[in-house]
Amino acid sequence: MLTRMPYILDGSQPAPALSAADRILAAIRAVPRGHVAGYGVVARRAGLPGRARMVARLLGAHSGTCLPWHRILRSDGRIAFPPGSEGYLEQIRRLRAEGVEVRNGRVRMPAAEDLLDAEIWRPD
DNA sequence: AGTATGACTCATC
DNA sequence: AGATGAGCCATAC
Repeated sequence: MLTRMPYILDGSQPAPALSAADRILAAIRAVPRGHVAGYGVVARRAGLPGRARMVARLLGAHSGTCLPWHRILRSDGRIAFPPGSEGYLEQIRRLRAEGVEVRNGRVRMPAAEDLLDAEIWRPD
């Protein structure tokens, strides 16, 4: 990729803007191990407030690729898949594997959005 | 171009 | 806590 845009290295030209999808993907990848985030939160972090559904769609589209998809939950902390479904069970398995407590398909969501978080993620 | 469909969210009851 | 309805946005047909 860099060979296609060598100017990135010397800053002689501004880096091309990331697409909405790429920003969402980045926001998903940035959720640390053992943590979770809501679809809406991810969208907001990607600079796309109100587009939770786009986050969901992307996750589906990229299923099978290397993404921490299991760390993304509904705003109320519940798993988005139908209870008992394969995805549901797999998500619980993965969350528990990294130390997240899951009870009845539900996870305790991070309180509000801490300010540090908002600061770090403010889209430039 | 119009409609249906979601790994959604919010207000309300 | 669960149910419901409206709002939302990108895709698929």
